[in-house]
Order: sequence, then structure tokens, then C-alpha cells
Amino acid sequence: MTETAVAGSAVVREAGATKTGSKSEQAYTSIKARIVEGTFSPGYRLVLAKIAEDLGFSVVPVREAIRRLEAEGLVKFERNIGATVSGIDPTEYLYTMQTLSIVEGAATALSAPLVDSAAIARARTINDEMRECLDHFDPVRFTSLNQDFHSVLFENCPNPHILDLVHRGWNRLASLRSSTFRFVPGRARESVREHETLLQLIESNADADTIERAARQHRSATLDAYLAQAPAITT
Amino acid sequence: MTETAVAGSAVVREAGATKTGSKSEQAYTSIKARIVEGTFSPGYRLVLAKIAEDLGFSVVPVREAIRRLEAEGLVKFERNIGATVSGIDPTEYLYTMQTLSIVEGAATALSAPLVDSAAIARARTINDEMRECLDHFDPVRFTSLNQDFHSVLFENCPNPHILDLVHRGWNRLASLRSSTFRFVPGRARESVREHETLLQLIESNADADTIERAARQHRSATLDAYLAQAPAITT
DNA sequence: GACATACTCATCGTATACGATTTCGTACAT
DNA sequence: ATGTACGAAATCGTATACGATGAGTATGTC
Repeated sequence: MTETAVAGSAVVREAGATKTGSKSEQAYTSIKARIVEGTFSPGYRLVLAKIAEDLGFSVVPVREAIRRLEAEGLVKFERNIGATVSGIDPTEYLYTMQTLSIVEGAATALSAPLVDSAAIARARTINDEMRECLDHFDPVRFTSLNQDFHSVLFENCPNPHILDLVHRGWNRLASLRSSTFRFVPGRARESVREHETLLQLIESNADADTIERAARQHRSATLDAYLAQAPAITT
Repeated sequence: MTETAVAGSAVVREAGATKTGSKSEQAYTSIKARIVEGTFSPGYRLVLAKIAEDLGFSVVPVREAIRRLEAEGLVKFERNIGATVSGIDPTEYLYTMQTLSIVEGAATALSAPLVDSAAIARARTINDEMRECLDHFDPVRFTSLNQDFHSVLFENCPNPHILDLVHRGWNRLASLRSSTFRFVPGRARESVREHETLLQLIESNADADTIERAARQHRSATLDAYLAQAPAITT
């Protein structure tokens, strides 16, 4: 755990990792990568001095990094107590998914007019691969491809703010890797179907409202499925 | 400019100001307040040492505060260059307004079922005051009341993430106080009308979609009006 | 007179040091 | 045995110090 450069997952890369940068930047990127990829799981105690030592830095840049991660919601930083990777309670999951469904819906609708046929083809290829993953039961790759699929659709998103919110949501979700939250039985196959529907809507230049609704539904269906199996959570 | 406690505007207060807190917290709150209220306008150079001296702190907590503000998009922090209050170019305005219309729309729709008749009454009172402000030409108070109006509608918003995004958008917008962006002729009166329409929709338990659409339209109409007078901007 | 180079100053970036606070373990009293 | 009080260790929060970088200015050459 001494090397500073972590080959981040697609999510982290997209989320604005800065290449070279100051130690503060490096610490930020590095810690974020570890949270998103699961090395630091929720509840993990981020002891400043320890992280600083691991990275070979002093505590000051690490503190700055933690502050930024706090502002993104990935860590919780309490005075005189310390920083911990943000938790995963069901309510939090609900909020995150709900927000994501809204933001992704908007991103899809905004991006749709700029998705050309080449992008559609790429997305379809990815979706086909996802279907194969289901047969071979490769949930890890499935998840990764799922993000690639949406990344293709969003790659020309005209509003960077919204794109940023999407990435933050993805990171937040990726950091919540308790199996409870990641496996919603039966959704995966339906998800692939919905992807195809989405592509057809985009191809046929459906109006923005229709696309937004479909995209939002795509995400919130997972949430609904989750809520159905955990009815105790109140909205 | 030496007192550390700034009586923040409604926006800042809502945005999560922490009462006592560490110096780092105080610096964060204080700088944020100054940006939102306009003491530090866009482009203003935030020299760490100078701010630290003004606040009576050292630079370390100030740096942390700046990092957090950076993550919220209120300041830009460049390595070895320094921090400046984020800019106001037209494109940025467009992105912010567009994002806000989406997020506010969702917040309104989510909150609507929880808005009781008392809240409706309060909102209506505020809206009446806004109408009066138009007659006396008091744009400052008008703006403040406008935020109060929406705050009433959102006060029971079930999803804190979305509420947070709304507040961030408001703060961002408040920090962009160039007159170019704040005055869109003829919108104010229409805005008051739309508020009333919105209240009626909520009162009559209109479905979520309808409310969301109306709320989103309410914000994006301002954007459209702005775009109409500055057609050079491309989406 | 214009351009390139060197120098100076303002400012940032980080390390180190130390005081402040919390937590946890241990001893003691009940 | 349980609960409380005290003390030590761990950790955080901030100040200070100093090296590093970039911007602006002066100087020299063509």
C-alpha cells in the first residue's frame, strides 16, 4: 500500500482524477480510488497520520484531500474524532438511487440528440457483452460494462455539471459495496432489456421527455425492486 | 473584515453552516458567506495568507476551507496560482440554471405530498409580498423572498441529497451577481404568477409528473428568456 | 525600439512541532 | 460484580517555518 498511483477504475478516472498534481491532489485521487474500488469499505477509519505515512506524505495534504472527499459525500469527517468512509444504511441507499435516477434521466435526455449511430453501435456491443456476462455469471464485469454503457451515452453530455453529479452518484454507489445493496435478484436481465429499449428510443429521435422518463425508470426500477424486498424503509 | 461570525443570508444558513466548530469550519462558513453575499465577487483573488490574517487564523485551516468550497464549485483553486471565486461566463450560467431546473423540479415533486395547508398559506403570503416588491421595485427583497418561497415548499423534502443540490445551485447562482445575469426583464411578474399556479397544483394534489414539469418550467423559463437575449450561446 | 534573459517578490505547498481532545484501559470503591 | 474515576495513549487541530513555483520587472543585447 505504498505506491501512490492507483490504476483507478473507469468511474474514478471519469470522475476527474488529476494526472500529476500536488501531493494534495495525489492523496485525493489515491484515497478516492481506494474507496471506490473497495479497498476502504464503508465504516473504515481513515487515520490521517496512517494514510500520510502510507503515501509518504505529511498529514496536511491528506487533510485537504479528506475535506474534498467529504464535500463529495464519500467520507464523513468529525471534529476530534476523525474521518470514516461514509456509511451504507438503507435510507442512504434510497436517497442516492433516487437522486441518481433523476440526474441520469436528465443526462440521458440531454445527451440523446448528440448520440450518433457509431455510439449507438458501441453501446449495443457493450450491452450484448452484458447479456453474455449474465450467462457466464460474471457480475463484476457486468457492473463494469453497465457503467461503460451509460458512459457511451453520456460522452457528449452538453452539461458538465449534470455529468459530474452522475459520476458522483456512481462513485457513491460503488463505495457502497455491501452485497446487500448490489444484488437485486432478477433485475440484471431486465436491465439489459431496458438498455435496448433506451437505444431504440434514442435511435428513433424520441422526444426528450420520453427518453428522460425511460432512463429514469431504468434506474428507479432497481430501487423499487430493492424497496419491495425491504418494505420497512419509508420515503 | 475581522469578525469571524458573519450573519449569513438565508441561503447560506440553509446550506449547512456549522455553528461553532473548528477554525477550519469557521473559515469555510465565513468565506462561503462572503462569496454568496457578494463581498467576494467572481474573479476575486483569495490569497490564503491574507484571508488567514483577516480571520486571525493560520493558513492551514483556510486551505481546507478553500478545498471544500472548490469541491462545491464556488471557487477555483489552481496549483501554485491560488484560489479565485468561480467565474460567471454565460455558458456556466446556462449549465447552472439547467441543472437547477432539473433538481428543483424533482425537489418540488418529491416535497409536494408533504406540503400541508399551513405551508401553502405561508408560501402564498410570501408570494403576495413578492408581488408588492414588484410595485415598489425592490429587487433585493424580491430575490430573498423568492428563495424563502421555495424553501417553504422544500422544507419537508424527503431526499436530503436533492435538497443539498438545490442549495448548492442557489449558492452558485447567488455568487454570480453580475447584473447581466440577474436581470431578465419581464420575468419577475410572470414568476409570481407561476408561483401561484404551482401552489394550486400542489393544493389539488396534482400528480408528481405534472408538478415536476411545472416546477422545472418555472426555472427554465428564466433561462430561456436569458438565452433569447443572448442567442450566441450554444447548447 | 523590441525581444530575450535573469532576477526579485509574492504566494503557494508541505513538513514538522506542539497543544487540545477523545478514547480506552485500569484501578478503585461500592 | 458493577460502576465510576482517573490516567495514558492515540489522534486530531493549528501554528510556524521553509522550500518551491510562478508572475512581474529590470537589464542587456541585437
